[in-house]
Amino acid sequence: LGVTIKDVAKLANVAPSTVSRVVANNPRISEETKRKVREAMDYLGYHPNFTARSLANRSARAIGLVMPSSAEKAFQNPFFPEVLRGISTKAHEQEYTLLMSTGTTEDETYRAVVGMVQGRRVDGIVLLYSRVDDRIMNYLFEQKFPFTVIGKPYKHDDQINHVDNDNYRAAKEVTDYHIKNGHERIGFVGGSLNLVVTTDRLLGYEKALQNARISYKSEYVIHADFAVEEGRRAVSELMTLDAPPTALVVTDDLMALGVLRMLDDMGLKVPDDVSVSSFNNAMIADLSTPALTSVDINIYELGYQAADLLLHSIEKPKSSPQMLKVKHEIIKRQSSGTFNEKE
Amino acid sequence: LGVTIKDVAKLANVAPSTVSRVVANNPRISEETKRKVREAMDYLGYHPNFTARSLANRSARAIGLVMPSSAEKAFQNPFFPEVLRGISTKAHEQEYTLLMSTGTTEDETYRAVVGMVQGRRVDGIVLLYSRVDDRIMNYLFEQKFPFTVIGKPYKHDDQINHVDNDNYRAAKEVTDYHIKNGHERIGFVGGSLNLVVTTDRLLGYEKALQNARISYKSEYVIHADFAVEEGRRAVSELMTLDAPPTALVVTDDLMALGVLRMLDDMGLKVPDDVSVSSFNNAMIADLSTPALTSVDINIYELGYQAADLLLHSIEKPKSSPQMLKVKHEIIKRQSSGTFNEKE
DNA sequence: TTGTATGCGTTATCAT
DNA sequence: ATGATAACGCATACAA
Repeated sequence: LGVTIKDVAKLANVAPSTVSRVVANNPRISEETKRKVREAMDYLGYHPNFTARSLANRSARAIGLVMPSSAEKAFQNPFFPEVLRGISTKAHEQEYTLLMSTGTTEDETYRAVVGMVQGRRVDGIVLLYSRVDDRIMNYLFEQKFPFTVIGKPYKHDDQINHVDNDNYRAAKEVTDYHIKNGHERIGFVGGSLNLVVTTDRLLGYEKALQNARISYKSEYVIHADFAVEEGRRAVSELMTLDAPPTALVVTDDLMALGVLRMLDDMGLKVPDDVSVSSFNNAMIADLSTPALTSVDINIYELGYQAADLLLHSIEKPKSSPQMLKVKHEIIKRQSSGTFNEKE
Repeated sequence: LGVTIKDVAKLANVAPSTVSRVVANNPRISEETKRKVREAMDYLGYHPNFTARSLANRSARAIGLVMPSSAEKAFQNPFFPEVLRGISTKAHEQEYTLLMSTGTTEDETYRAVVGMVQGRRVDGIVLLYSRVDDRIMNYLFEQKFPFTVIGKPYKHDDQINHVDNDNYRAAKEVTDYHIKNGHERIGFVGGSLNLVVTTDRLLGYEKALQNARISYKSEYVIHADFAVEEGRRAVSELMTLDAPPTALVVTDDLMALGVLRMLDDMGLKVPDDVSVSSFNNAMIADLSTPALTSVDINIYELGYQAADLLLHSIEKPKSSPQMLKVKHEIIKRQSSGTFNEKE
């Protein structure tokens, strides 16, 4: 414990720099001395001090994770574990570790990020969300610090690394699907309008209606947080309208579960009275009763690719920004009525 | 970017050490110079380099998280996000960040931990599980490195910081509950026997049977992983016995969901044909159909307290090891038949 | 192929 | 109350 490169050097009768080179497996060191030095290392139980190395190196081999400020809630949503799994896998492949910023308010999170960046605790950052006019994103952009966004940046999206789904198309497709199933009164239960993903999906929803010459009704559109309770609330609003929707496009599984629950409480049958579709296709979508039709957005892949992009731009900082679209797929289950498409 | 303490010193006409003191808000610096220095800091946009500080300080203000080697699977289970939420909250309160070790095999994880520890990347570690004869735990113990275990250490449990539930009692209580409901053929579907939590719960289960003079049958006890598929498998084994159980003590919500699914596939009604209880009381327990009776083990609290214990032993290394029991509660729902206890 | 010297950005120990 | 200087442990340009 506390054995340094110097101790090893002394024991092996070489200079500290030589030991350093052996650790780095520098080819210009003779096999002979490598052996000797490694022996000494083993004997003393030497392990390089990562902090010192980072300082000399100016690299931390760590990437920072920024969750929405309401991380409290975020952790409840299966999206995050899954995206983390993807990021973690890629990071592991390249021997990077993950540093999670903690912060409850937006301001705290912002300062935590500034601390990470200026303090050189991380070599790059993955933003796990994309908000309209996000302070943290603006900061990273101005600093030209390596980062990737999961989702589509609100602006400068051609200059910022990001990986996203084609949310416009996905929402359009799932709305089309309801229309094909004969629905004309279709509701939309989306996340906060501050999230870019919400506006993208809303546009897709609108486009599908427009194509089918169904007029858009603002009272059919609800914005809420990604949580079970919020899904309930949305339903209680929608279903007390004069002409309540017969199908619902919900943009999150957790919300959708709340939707199902509330519909059940109100005595409405899914899919007979109301068809429901959702996004994310988390495990719970398959396990719920009735099973949820949900758009699989390949969350793991989003995370994995985001990390990949980031690591690229860390290793060669001059490379131009990359964008990636991850594919989606509607997984049809009971909640939307038909398993096979009608013509 | 890249502005150091020296730049600030120069601009403010003081020595670097003075700037350092101002940053630390050392009381023996005059308010006058503090003001002057802070002005310079603001003007230059100075932020302390965390790595350099760590090196000089010999403290990283980070705590390492060690997941089971199969982190891949672990992330699927709601247990981890929730325990992480607890840890994260406490860490945040004390301005520590979280470093996640990545590693797919046991050996990789071990080396990742050694790297964290010897490399002084973290000041302490939270072990998110407790296995029989765990190599990592042994290592940390021998190194006398600050760490906390969530769960009960296999040995030296009086010398190791840990926070745990009274799993023996919890399992006994939930088994008693089934017995009170009139069941005599009670199955046990637990996790791997390598996990201490499994043996604790198994003992509680056995004790309850013994008290009720019900003989223990080894064919009623199944060990599986914490996953939906494994729950299915367990049921298919148990329900093909000559005298299949009429009640099941399952030790994980995810497994329990698999159990429900398989029972349904086999045409068995819950709770009419089979009563099911579970552990963890994750959100899915409440949302499943039928809703799962589940032992709430206060996962968030486990995480929060584990971090608290750890931070204590980091700040004063000489303090004696602490143990903490977090309380549990059986949340009765439909899957176990009766909402109110019989007498 | 290996050693020497210096820097990485702070903090801490002396002085003054 | 402040300054000079030496750690902290490693990497690297330059020498040899």
